[in-house]
Amino acid sequence: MSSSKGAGAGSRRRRTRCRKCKACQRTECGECHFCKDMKKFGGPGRMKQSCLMRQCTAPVLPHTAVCLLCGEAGKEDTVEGEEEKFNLSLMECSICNEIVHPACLKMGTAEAVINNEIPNCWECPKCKREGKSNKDSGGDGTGKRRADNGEDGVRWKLTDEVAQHKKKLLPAPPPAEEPPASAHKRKKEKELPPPDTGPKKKLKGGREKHLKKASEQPSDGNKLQPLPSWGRVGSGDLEVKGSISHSTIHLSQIGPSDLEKTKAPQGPLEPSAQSDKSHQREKLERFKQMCQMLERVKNSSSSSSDSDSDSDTDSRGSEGSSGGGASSRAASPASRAQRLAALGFSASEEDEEEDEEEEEGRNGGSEAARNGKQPKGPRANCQEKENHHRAASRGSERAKQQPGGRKGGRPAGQTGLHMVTRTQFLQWPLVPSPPKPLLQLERHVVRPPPDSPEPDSLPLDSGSDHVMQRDVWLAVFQHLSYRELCVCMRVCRTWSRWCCDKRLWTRIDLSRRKSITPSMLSGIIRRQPGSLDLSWTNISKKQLMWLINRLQGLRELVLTGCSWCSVSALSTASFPSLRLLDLRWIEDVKDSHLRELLLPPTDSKPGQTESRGRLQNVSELRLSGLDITDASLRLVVRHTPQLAKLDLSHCNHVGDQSVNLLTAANSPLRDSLAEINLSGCNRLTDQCLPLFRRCPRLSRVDLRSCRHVTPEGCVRFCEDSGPPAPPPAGPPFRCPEEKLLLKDS
DNA sequence: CTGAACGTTTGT
DNA sequence: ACAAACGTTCAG
Repeated sequence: MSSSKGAGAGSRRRRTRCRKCKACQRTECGECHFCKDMKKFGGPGRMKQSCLMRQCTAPVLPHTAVCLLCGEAGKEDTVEGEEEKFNLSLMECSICNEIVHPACLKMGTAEAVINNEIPNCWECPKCKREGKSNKDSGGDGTGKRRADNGEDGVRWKLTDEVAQHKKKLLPAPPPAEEPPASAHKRKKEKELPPPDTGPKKKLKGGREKHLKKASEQPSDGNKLQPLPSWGRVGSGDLEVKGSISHSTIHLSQIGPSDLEKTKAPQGPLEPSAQSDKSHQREKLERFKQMCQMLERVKNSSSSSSDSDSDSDTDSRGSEGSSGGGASSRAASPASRAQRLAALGFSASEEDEEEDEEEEEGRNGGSEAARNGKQPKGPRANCQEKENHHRAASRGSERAKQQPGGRKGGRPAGQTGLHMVTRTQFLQWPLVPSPPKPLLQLERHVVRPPPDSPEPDSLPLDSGSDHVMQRDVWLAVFQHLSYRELCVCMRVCRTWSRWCCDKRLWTRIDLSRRKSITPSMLSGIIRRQPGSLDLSWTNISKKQLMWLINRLQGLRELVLTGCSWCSVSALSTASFPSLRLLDLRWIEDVKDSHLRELLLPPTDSKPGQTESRGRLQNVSELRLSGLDITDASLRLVVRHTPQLAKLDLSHCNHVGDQSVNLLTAANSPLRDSLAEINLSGCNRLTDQCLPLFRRCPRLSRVDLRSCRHVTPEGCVRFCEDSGPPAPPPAGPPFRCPEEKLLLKDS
């Protein structure tokens, strides 16, 4: 309907649910704020918001959207190839908000920048050619719309010198003043009489106040405010780079000038941007809370394989960085993109902030008793403090504003690991924190560190660099324990970064931690371990989801003793790199659960690798102590074709038939299995023994504690296997072909 | 800054 | 026409 209304004039078109993502498909939780507001849940129905758990992760253009140029809807369905599809799909520009078919643009699309995070969203070639940024576009009357989110604003801002041009080029208006009723305002506002008229409505008055406030900001205030911490610290190349359009694909090279812009975050910001920022912040926070990272990540990781996005290179790491994006509630492309970008930024910012505080923290725990509450105990304190920190570190300004110059004391940026050590090390009083772990969690998007955290050298107070460069230091760090590394991280910001080098943290073990804190999680992400042990922790599903979506390079994941409730998070992601998955002794696992995990995602699009199952490359699977039956084993057979080591010990339902399944002619595992642990499987009998011969590579079978497998049977089996006489009685039996049969007598 | 409110758009 | 819910504004 409103096709005409929006696009061209810069009014943003609302987006709507995709209806396909996990979030869209689930039911309302009935427990979140918004659900409780709903009439159906007995609320007043005033908020009119969708359930937090149902925030669409890939909001789409409404069906009514049409091309501004030809007036027709998206026609990608009518053609085949990728490119044709793209050319005939509707693309909404996050800058000017115009919706067009790329094919309808006469100018070609080489300059466009596709936003990967949001379907059908790009920065159109027109805007790019004209040098417009998001900021420009919203820049008129309302100021709201263009809404740079803080950090991002920096980036946009720098491009802003360019005149805002909408339909006409304005002669570079003073940034502070928003041109009254020019180009894009919200529809509502357009309908209102000219702004000079007093408050039409409370509404209007409010808005003006807002603007006024913004424009009144003293210039130095401006400088202070929205600069992300990386802007302040100056060593922030990494973050700066990481911040560049992490969610976009550039269709053509970025000009050098663009790069410069992105590298000069220190410039003062326009006042309007500030109000925008706070506004945006607000939405951002809300947005973050609502994120369901999971699905989004999943989607994006499967759909964006074709090109590199800038961001990935910057934000780096394993391909997992795609997880850095975020899901979100449906939002207009502009704001959504900004939010997303802001997420990345906020992560860097936080990290940096953390580093900063960390550095300052060296000087002591003066702040220690800041709120005088009693610690509950070492561990709890530690964790709570972390939470607290997390909550508080969100805005660097805020942190800095804290009376008493306390910022130094807070161990901000610490990761859980880090924190624990530091806490113990300094023996600071511990501060209980407000309980808001999970929501916070989602606010913290942490980008993985680069392979070699910058900078290359260690700046000294004298201004020169330390003679030992990063590589040398890293060689030293390699010899330190994790704990010692954590201590080193406190030395200075540079060390803090270097010590996060993922080569130093190939394994992270948090097993048996009572609880996993947000800081621990972000610490894990910063370090990008190849192996992660979370066994016997109380990690929650959300946390696990959050994690695994940011650890796409993870090779080993140990979840022994966690609850299925949490582990079920695995069923919402895929793990291209995972080689070892340990699910031993997980409570309440049923066949249906494993099915969820093993079966390829039903919603996967054709052609996706995911459609072959999530554990496609897993070579070692540990399922000890689970109540699974042959039904699950069938799925294992089918969906873990690379499996070489399988641990089914103490699985009560595993019997001879199970072995038959695994070793049957049509089982891919027949050829891949090298080790199988069946100890404690009391349904097994001697009958299963011959079946193992079917597996040419099988070199080790553990049958200890199998009540009905007899030593005699094993001996007989070994004898039958071929000439060399079997060992006498007693385990293990070494059969010909180097097969090792473990059996207690 | 945050949560609440609500006009308006969107899909059915 | 109605229900859902997006995006913005406002009050505290």
